[in-house]
Amino acid sequence: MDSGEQVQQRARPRRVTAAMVAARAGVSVATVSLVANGKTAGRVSEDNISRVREAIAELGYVVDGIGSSLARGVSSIVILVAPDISNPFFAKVIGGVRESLGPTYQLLLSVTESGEFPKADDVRKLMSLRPAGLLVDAPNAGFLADLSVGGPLVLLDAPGLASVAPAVNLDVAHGARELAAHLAGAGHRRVAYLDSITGTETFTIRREAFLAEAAARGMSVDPSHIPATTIDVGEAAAAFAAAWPEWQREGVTAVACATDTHAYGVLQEARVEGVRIPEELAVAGFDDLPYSATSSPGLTSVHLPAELLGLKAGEQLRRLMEGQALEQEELTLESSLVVRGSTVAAAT
Amino acid sequence: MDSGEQVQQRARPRRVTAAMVAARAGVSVATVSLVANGKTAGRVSEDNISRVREAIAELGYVVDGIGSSLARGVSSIVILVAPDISNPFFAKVIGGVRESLGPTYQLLLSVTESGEFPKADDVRKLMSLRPAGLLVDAPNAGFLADLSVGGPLVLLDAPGLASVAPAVNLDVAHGARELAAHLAGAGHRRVAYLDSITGTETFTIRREAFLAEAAARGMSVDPSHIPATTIDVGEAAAAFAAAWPEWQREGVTAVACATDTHAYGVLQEARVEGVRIPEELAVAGFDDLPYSATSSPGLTSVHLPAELLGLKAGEQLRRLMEGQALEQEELTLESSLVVRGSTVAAAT
DNA sequence: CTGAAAGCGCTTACAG
DNA sequence: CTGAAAGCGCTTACAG
Repeated sequence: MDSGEQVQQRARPRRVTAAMVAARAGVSVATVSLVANGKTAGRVSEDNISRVREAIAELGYVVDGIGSSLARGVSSIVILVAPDISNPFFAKVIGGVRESLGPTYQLLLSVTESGEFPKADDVRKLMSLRPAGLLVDAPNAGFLADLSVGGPLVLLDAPGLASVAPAVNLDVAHGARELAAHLAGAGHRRVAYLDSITGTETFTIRREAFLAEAAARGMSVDPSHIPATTIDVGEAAAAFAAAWPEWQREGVTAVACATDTHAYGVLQEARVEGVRIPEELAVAGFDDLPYSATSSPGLTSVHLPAELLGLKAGEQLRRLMEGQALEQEELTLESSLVVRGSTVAAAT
Repeated sequence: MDSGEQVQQRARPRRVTAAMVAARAGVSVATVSLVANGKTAGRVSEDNISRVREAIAELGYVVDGIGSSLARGVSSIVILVAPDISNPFFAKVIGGVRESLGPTYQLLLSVTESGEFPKADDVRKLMSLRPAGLLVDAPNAGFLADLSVGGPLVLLDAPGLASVAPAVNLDVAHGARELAAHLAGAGHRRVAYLDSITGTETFTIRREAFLAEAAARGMSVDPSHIPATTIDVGEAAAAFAAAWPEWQREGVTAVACATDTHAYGVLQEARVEGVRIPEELAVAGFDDLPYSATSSPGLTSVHLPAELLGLKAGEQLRRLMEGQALEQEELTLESSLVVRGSTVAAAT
């Protein structure tokens, strides 16, 4: 008996087709298609509508996605391409996208090696799924050139690329300037910058905006005091360990990090070496990850609206997929500094 | 000129079909299909193989995923259903899955409200994509009953459900017992447990194994000292704030948390209230998230092999999709305690 | 309002 | 070794 049930459970249930529904309702498959897709307006009689609806319910019919996609020429899949899903920041972006996309579209995540973009070949394979739309997070120009999509496409966090395709961007420069101003206001004169090694444009902007504002406010950043690592706590910790003796010797009293993850590495290593934060060294990052409020001391960080980023990008894409024009080709979302104990002794 | 380029870039490129390749190579589409899928063994002449390959390269032909799926009856999509992608733990699981699945399969992430499973309706829509296989993380029995998949299916982190489908599980009970033993060894006599409110089986096991071992080692856990919240730093912090006065009054000196995220909430609130960790209160969690090594103090945690979990699940599913039998229907991966400063003053 | 039919792009027996 | 043809499940002009 047991094994019987097992077998039954595993047996591939016979797929219910539109033809079966049509037979049961005594109509043509064309009529079934019309009803199943809600395109009945002035084209199907009330009588047939309810007949078909009943048959659909009885049989548990669901329009086959593959057959439908082939006939329409496009699927209901939206592909999200992103270089780094291990970043908690990104999980929030996904949440926003999901919300704005609604139940009509299936979200397919293109996952690759962390930090890498899919190769032209992978992209082709993805495109052969005939996606309804494409979302690309933090792209570089080269990848976009490879892409050459015809259909709806929206870029996320793609500063400078808004001419290539509609984009939703983050005004990271604003936050970077706030951070520099904050450090200058706290009396720092010599500061360091721990950069991200990823060639993404946003990191260039973060760094340049910070350096420019720092200079304007009378802080000096020695070019040799700008190490770079991948977005990894351990690597950031190692880079800081290697750099700290010289920084200390040369009177560096603050370090800005390209991401909070880099900053966690600094905090970790600082604890190991007994460097007092923020008294001996002020530390700050970008992203304002959920853990930045919990670390000790709390991490001063440039807050970026991750979920809103996903939400807006999803909305823009949706308009495109529905054939509407975009009111604005480029949206820019605000960033702002959140001050915590890692830069100010009094704060949390 | 500019707008001309723009238009050209957006223009949907004409899809290259097998028929076009066939015409160019002077063969039939059947032959093109055989070559494109590498099924030429003893069926296509060398001459035609190279002819077709050339045409494919020249035209940039890619087998259409939709057409192919319809003809085969199954797509190359693997769907991963999971209740919580915002958990960094989960990002690692995904990484593991991606790696073991290889480039043949596309990974589609079914994203829902955090903590929720997709409804039967959503699942039906997903299944209409004719996935090659299904991966379900931390499922509850009800969801699986709804599912009733016919095809390849592997469960992740589904203790007690291995009879329903092949599963890869984590031996969280072992880690839970290690944790209880560790606390008892440190001299704690009265402890609390901050539980997760999600009805997932793994949390029941974590709690019960911990409580059983605690009792066996002479530690008492008052049933009223087992609050539960969602997996959220803020909520955990609030729950701890509400509970701490009583715990303190009654001599509770340690709290085990169902996840590291819960523990971060405790650490955060403890700092606010000036509770010294670990002197006044020892804190520990499960998951060993990357940030647990960075928090201050470092968080003692039961390490769970997230990436391996994804890797093994992907491997099992792959076997199933390739029609092979599984050597073992259920795999169980070890967990073990990582001791840090949140429970031992001397440690990091 | 209704249904027969073509067509989406491919794969796979089948006959040669 | 090769190709004509049927079929996968649906959608959409089209003729009625």
